[in-house]
Amino acid sequence: MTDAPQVTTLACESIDDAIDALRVRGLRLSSIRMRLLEELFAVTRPLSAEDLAARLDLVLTSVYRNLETLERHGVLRHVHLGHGPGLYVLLVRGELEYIYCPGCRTARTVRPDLLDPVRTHIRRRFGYEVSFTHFALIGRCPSCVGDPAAE
Amino acid sequence: MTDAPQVTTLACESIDDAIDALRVRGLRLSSIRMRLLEELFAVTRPLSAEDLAARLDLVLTSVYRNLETLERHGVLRHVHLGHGPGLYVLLVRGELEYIYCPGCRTARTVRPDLLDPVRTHIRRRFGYEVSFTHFALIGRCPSCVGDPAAE
DNA sequence: ATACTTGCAAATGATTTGCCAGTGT
DNA sequence: ACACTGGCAAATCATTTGCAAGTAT
Repeated sequence: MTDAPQVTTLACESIDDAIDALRVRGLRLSSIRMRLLEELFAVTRPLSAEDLAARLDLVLTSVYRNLETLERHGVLRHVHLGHGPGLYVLLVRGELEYIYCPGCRTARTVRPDLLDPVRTHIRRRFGYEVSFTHFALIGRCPSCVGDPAAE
Repeated sequence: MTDAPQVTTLACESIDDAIDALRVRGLRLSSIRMRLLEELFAVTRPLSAEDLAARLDLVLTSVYRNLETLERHGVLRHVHLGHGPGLYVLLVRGELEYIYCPGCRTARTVRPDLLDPVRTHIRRRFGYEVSFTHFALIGRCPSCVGDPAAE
């Protein structure tokens, strides 16, 4: 595990892109790695390490280690929606941002450009460059607004 | 521990308000409870359960249990700034929202009204009523924008 | 007295680490 | 061969829970 500098996004469009990316960086194409990538390309929603371990019948430790490697090498990233484990997504679909409703405990994705006005406002006002890719926006969804249950 | 309905904010302005609030709800004014309140009123920034246990030389379990009780009864709440433990704040100063910079790992507070335009935009666009009181806004602060270190 | 509280140990959930055996290149 | 990987046990961090003993009212 060379402490390689974390380079810019790979934005692999397909498994093959991802595989190439790994090869180029001298990472091995182990079977676990491949299966994780296949699963992540097959399933469009973010999955926890535990989800992945269960679906693929893998040892949790190895899943974490591989996810960490893939993340460090810019193939994927993880998001936090409220409490609970981190959820992993391929970077190729990763520019999406999330809004999570603690009422019904579900998240929806948002095209980043739709949040640009928000980002601009906050940048102008506070100088911060915010994003909702790592931590979701948190708020009650239309059908949960006005009910007393809380996160 | 009666499973009392969680009532609206108590917005206690002082320790005495908080104590009254507890008394009214039939909660005991145990010494741990008092000391936690004193500390939280004395320190203006959010503290973790561990911080509080260390500062007051209390058993961590009891701190958690009391914080949970006080939270359930609307005296305080907790915030999450990035990874790491939850941080507890009195509700009286709690309407503040937070922006956390993963670069320098520090947070700043924001008066909620300054974020109203953001909330309005998101409500209009997506129908969600968001807030940054439970999960902070995450973004690079002015001095960390454009450096490669990440969360 | 009685019910709420505490302390202590132990459990949980999420994730990481050490270490040695195994495997991709 | 050699370095990167995998499995397994154990550690870590944040938080919760069970239970018997202690205390506020």
